[in-house]
Amino acid sequence: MNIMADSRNGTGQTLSDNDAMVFAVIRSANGPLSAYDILDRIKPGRPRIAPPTVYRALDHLIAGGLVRRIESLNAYMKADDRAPGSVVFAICDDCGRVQQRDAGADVARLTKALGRDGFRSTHPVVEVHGRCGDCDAAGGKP
Amino acid sequence: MNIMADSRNGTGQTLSDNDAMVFAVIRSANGPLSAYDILDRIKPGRPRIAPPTVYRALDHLIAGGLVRRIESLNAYMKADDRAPGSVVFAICDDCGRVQQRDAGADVARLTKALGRDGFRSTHPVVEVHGRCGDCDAAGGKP
DNA sequence: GTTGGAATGTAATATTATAACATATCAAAC
DNA sequence: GTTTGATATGTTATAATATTACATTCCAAC
Repeated sequence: MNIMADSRNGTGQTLSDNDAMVFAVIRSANGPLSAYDILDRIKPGRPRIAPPTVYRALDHLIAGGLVRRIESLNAYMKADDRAPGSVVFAICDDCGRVQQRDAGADVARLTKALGRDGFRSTHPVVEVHGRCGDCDAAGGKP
Repeated sequence: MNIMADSRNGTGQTLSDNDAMVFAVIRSANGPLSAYDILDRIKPGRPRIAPPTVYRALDHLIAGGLVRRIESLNAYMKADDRAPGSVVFAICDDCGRVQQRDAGADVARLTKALGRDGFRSTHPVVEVHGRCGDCDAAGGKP
């Protein structure tokens, strides 16, 4: 990792060139992006970039808590600072918008219940599909 | 759909040949299967079967409530009769075993909270990764 | 028996993700 | 300052998952 390549991002972490580049793309998006969406947005300035570079950066960013993966969309988005722990994604299947909400209390209940069966939870996935208020009011794709 | 091809499955539903075949494979498995796992198990007796056939059958079976998709595994398993509504999957990342538990109360809380933001929930995805009691006791892959 | 709609067959391709191995970079030990 | 070892990155190829598009078949309704 080149010293000159390191980049501050405002979260107290230092990122490599690649990681910072992927994070910049995700941060500037207004919704979830697939790994190949990210790839396509980087390619103009860096035509030889390949999938493993993006996936490695995503791994780093997810491990660092800057980015979250949405399993049911195979997509990635910036972690919402207001939901630093367990999160629930509210996914609008009409417009594609995704909101993040803290799910700490609900997840705690779930993991506690599973713990009674001897199950040790490590990573909860809570994603709710539906229709956001705006789309519901507009009645698009009814 | 050939009348002779219809098949009872004990759930009060009538399935086409294809759907029954896919369901039989899933029912006889002791864990989640990918669509291509299913394909591979059907192929010996039906070498020309292709992915769309399996995916169509999965769509039907999921719509009928007989099978569930596990988003974070890209895999499918028989719906547990004891969790007919909203379900939480407890996924052991060591041994791959998946258990289903009713998540009705927790999901109700979630959707109610999201509803206060105007979001109308249609399909909740609740999947918890971790380590099952057996693996935890055995300490494999610690 | 004709017609119209749903299901299925089939080939091709799109999308998402990883394997495998080479190369580069840098810090720490010597 | 060079060796070493660990981490990161580059590169090619391929694996794994899923869908599109269109042809064909099948059956029910008329």
